[in-house]
Amino acid sequence: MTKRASASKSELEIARVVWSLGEAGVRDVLTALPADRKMDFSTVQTYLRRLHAKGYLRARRVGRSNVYRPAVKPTSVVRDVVDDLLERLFGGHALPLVQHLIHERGLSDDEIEQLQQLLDQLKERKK
Amino acid sequence: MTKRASASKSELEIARVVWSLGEAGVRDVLTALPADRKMDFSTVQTYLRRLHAKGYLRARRVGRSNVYRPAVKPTSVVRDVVDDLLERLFGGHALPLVQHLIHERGLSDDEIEQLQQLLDQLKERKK
DNA sequence: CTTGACAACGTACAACTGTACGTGTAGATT
DNA sequence: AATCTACACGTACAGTTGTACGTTGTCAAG
Repeated sequence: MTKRASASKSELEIARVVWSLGEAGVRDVLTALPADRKMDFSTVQTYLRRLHAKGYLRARRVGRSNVYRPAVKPTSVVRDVVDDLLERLFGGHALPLVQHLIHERGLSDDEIEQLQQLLDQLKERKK
Repeated sequence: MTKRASASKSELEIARVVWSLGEAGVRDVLTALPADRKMDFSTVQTYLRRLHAKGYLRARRVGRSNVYRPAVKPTSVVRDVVDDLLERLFGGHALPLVQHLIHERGLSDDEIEQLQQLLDQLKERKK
């Protein structure tokens, strides 16, 4: 396990866009960002450059542009980030975070339903 | 809503200890930290000082020591942090994070049971 | 009174973050 | 060809973070 420098909040935000697009250039990321997230082209460029330098993204040349794609499984990146949060804010226990989410963020009926299904599946499999 | 400077990961880690103790001095925090979390006395001191400066903790003098206690509700701090994470990594949706927690962190049978109870309560109240 | 222990407070400092500008250059447009 | 677009790449720069040392002053033990 090579120790990858951790990605900052904003970097992760950009990485997520790349993940969701599968592969993306600076412009793609910029236009895929939430409308209310104002960010300069060159700022996105910098984040992508840093993510590449840190080993989170692979870069490839397409014409005169750089196109980035994940270099490590998004899930594993998310896991590291979430684990860290869990460790520092919830003593390493996942349940309190789930509780927080349920109580403080009021899941919709729909989400509750989906969550229930998830639980059912889990219990099924555990049996 | 006064804009409070955000607390860093390590600062939050320290804040959490204070929250869990209710009120604490540097030494208290230091000894309450997980055994594997090696941190210098003065490092803890710095974090507490910064948390105070940022308005997260109130400080009071007891003898020659400073004792800190929450200045804002922990829950609201946690909410801000979690909301930010949600926004940047999960498009603002809580359920994907819950799913991540369930799948990637394998809740124990016990936790699943507790979660189920939580859900039941929710559904009850939603009626 | 002298010596230790312990804590406050100021200071340090390199690395990392957020955010962006300027310069150069390869295609597209006129 | 001259000009306009886009983008890459280097650079910048103040603020934040992680981590800790050194100085100073006080209470307690000898």
